[in-house]
Amino acid sequence: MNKFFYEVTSSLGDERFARVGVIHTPHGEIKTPAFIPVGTQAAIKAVSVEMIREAGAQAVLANAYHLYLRPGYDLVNEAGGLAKFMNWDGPTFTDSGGFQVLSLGSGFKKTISMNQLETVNTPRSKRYAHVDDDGVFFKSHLDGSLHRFTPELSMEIQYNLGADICFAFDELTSLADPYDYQLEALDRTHAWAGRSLKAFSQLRNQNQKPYQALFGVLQGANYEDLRRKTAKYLGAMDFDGFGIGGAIEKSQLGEIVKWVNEELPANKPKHLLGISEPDDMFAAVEAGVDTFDCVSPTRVGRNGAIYTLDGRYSVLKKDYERDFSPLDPDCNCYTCKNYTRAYVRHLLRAKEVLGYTLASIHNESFTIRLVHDMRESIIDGSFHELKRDWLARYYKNKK
RNA sequence: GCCGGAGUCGUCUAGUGGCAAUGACAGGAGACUGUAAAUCUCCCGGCUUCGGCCUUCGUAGGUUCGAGUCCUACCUCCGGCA
Repeated sequence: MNKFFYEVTSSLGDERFARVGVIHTPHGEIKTPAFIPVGTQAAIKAVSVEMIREAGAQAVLANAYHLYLRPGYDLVNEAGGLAKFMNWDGPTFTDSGGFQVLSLGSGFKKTISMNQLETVNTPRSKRYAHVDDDGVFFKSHLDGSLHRFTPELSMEIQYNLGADICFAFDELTSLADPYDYQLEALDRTHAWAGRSLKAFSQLRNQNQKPYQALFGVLQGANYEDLRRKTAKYLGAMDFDGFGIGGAIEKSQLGEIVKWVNEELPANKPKHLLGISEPDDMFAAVEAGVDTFDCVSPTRVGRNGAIYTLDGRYSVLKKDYERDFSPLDPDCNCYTCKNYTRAYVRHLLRAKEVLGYTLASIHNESFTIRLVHDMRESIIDGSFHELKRDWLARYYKNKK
């Protein structure tokens, strides 16, 4: 089976929402809903592919922007593609670089909540990225060199990286951008979606490689009209699936996902870009999201934050100095089976790389398992109970 | 014993007579959602009604309006000579 396809196998009733399915790719299938760990530079930071596989990962996601700058997409292609290059035996995703070009190369930070107003409000004119209708000029975060991305180049990069699922080149906006700009950017993202699809189709036709899927990316910030508009517009195009991205206020996440999933074709997979907090994922799965990716499990893990069923805590706190129990008593991941809080705390404080590895393994396992449990609960009809009970316990000591 | 050098917040360290006194590390608290992130922010002598107040730079005196900074003695440490 070389062709990409998705099938819904179970749902709570309406197949657009709270559903279970399978994404079939040339390199294997992904049982959804599923969490996809991020390995930006063709590596899950501090975690080997064996470890991330054991943590339950079905696929991994890398980034076109980073791999374009280093080591170069021609090199990855020569190595046999992203999966072979990084020794990952399974499906892979690549993000288009649109997000990075505007949020990283530009020195402008993305946000999904208003907690980071300071960075959100960085004036557009001060960013190291310039958007025009044809593409984006940006400076490399590595050496400051000037580069230009267009939808066509992003497609060429991603096609050569060889991921099973690629994303159209889109323009990320910020919650701080006014409505007029959101609209202007959305129209540009639509034009770029068309160019991405055309360029990617040509690449597929010109080559004999296994089928690579292309997902359209939805922007529109928190505006219902823009979100529905982009869902209708992109939904009518020949994309294999959709990525829901852009600036989203946390409190509106579920609502926004529901809007777009009411408009998008039900028989195609929906990926929510960059989200992994448990409450967000519950809201998103309920609203019909099939896959997630996020850097949070590894990033916060490296900084000592550990997810458990009773909430997230910092293992760096003195309370855990002599705590010889596992990071999470309810977990059976490699870390929790073999190591203690006192040990991981010691490693992280001593900046031993193994500490980053062990914390990341646990957080990835936790996140993957949570979404997997949501999947099971949809199958047996207990999703709403799981959501209620799980969140009640998780936030019992907080908020 | 003589000569020279040095003693500053847990540690190392900055400090022209005029700010509780620099920086780093350690320590404490917080942040982190398509990874410029093994990062970033804040606190780090005591008290505080947050305007300040008090106690501090080996010890004890002295000079001075004012001393971590100058002088004297002592203590300790490090060099060198005996």
